[in-house]
Amino acid sequence: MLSTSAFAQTGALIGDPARANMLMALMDGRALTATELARAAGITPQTASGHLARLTEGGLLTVERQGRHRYHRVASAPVAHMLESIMSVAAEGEDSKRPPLRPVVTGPRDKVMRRARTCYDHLAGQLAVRLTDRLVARGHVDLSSDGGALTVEGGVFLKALGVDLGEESAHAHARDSGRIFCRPCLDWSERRPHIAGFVGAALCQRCFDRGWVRRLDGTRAIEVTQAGQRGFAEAFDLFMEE
Amino acid sequence: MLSTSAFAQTGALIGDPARANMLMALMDGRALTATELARAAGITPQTASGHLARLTEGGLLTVERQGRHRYHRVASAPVAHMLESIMSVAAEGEDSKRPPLRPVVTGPRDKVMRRARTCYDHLAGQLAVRLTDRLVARGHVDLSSDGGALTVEGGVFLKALGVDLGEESAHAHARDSGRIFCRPCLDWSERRPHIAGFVGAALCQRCFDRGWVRRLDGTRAIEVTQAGQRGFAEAFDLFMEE
DNA sequence: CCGATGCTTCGGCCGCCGCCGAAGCATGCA
DNA sequence: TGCATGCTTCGGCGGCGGCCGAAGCATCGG
Repeated sequence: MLSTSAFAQTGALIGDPARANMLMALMDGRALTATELARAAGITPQTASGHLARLTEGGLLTVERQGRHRYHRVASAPVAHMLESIMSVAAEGEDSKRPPLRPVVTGPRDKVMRRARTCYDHLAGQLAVRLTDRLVARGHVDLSSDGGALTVEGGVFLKALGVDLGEESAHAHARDSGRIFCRPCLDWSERRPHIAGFVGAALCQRCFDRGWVRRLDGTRAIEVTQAGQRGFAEAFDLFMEE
Repeated sequence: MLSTSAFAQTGALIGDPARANMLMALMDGRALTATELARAAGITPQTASGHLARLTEGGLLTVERQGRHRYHRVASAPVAHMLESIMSVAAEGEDSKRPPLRPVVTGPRDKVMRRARTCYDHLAGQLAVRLTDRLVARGHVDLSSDGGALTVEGGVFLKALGVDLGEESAHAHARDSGRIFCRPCLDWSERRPHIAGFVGAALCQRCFDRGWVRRLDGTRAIEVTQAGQRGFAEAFDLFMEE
């Protein structure tokens, strides 16, 4: 049975600013070293080390040794899902407060993130939201606040794009009924749902494979390539103006 | 855009033991007074007052004045969803630790909770998990880790039971395709998914309406009535032995 | 109008926890 | 083998925040 203390402890792990920064940095699913995470959080490596130990102990992260580096990543999809849901709620509450006297400086970095980024294993940002809108408008995907599904036509469409939906094997998602589930995920910069879950991950993977998007330096942000401009226009009738 | 500080603040709100206890007590969707919540958390009313103000400020709770009482409740479905997901993760991490030297005393109260309770707006516990198993086995519901859907036959079945699925109006869930979405929610005592979301809430409501279940005193726990024993047996071939 | 009840604000105490500097282990490369 | 790098552990400092007692507002009942 769940003790309330375990519940509170998990919350406390997330509640510290330094740890929160690390978790945010890891939300794109990559594995980072302790030193990288220390820099992301603005603390010294030894302090970061302590935090990482606690996050791992708490089941939020896993570690992987490789040579003299230790790579940390988000432990599991449920954990990523939890972090996403906290972000939605946090974003919701944030703009209910009056804007700060001196408005937060949102550099060009933020603008890029807002435009397109990854969220654990799927696309997020303006790109993802507009992509999702297209899929919904064409009847390829049904979404609601409680879940979603890929329609039969949607399956055909994505398969034509080369998206790997696991066929009849591997994943149990393609069930007897032929339905494939997908999950809406509230985008915290756009405040509208984008496509996540199994379908979202497969679609994202395909975009990277085709070279439509590329990860920027070492961040969560991604950019749409030239090929992507054409690809999204052709396949989705979607234009990401400069 | 979401600042990491808002993210961390939300986590910190949940991270305090006293606040965590209050949130857990509110997870069944009821509205409680500050004094009741103070008792639940084992603190004095003035301390609770401060906590409740912060939880409300943070967007996790809403207050409703009624006479000289102030009723607090979970602010929204997304917040409840967030709390659920934290509970799953917390429960997951908890039993990876070795059992404590002196095992936690789980009173009869816990046994009742484990058996059947409400989780915000839907059923949870052994009852809910077994109910969900039945629905899945009969092909009334498809579930996956990323979402779920009520099948056509499932819709017919539930409608026959008198479950209000909103017809074609009110909720946009019953879309053109006739699909109704529902969400799986990981049960933290059973560690298996039970049915949540719109369908879960409607089903739960119907069980209360028909007098199949009844809320115990002032807790989240519920009990299956005599009528419920018969009802669940007839409708779901489900027997909750003593 | 006055007391009782529910809740809040204020002030001061105390403990926990995050922080870093310094030092101690591992791994890898010359 | 020896030095550099990445990471960890240890110890002590400092501040944030939770806790309660006391007192101050609201609302309801008589």
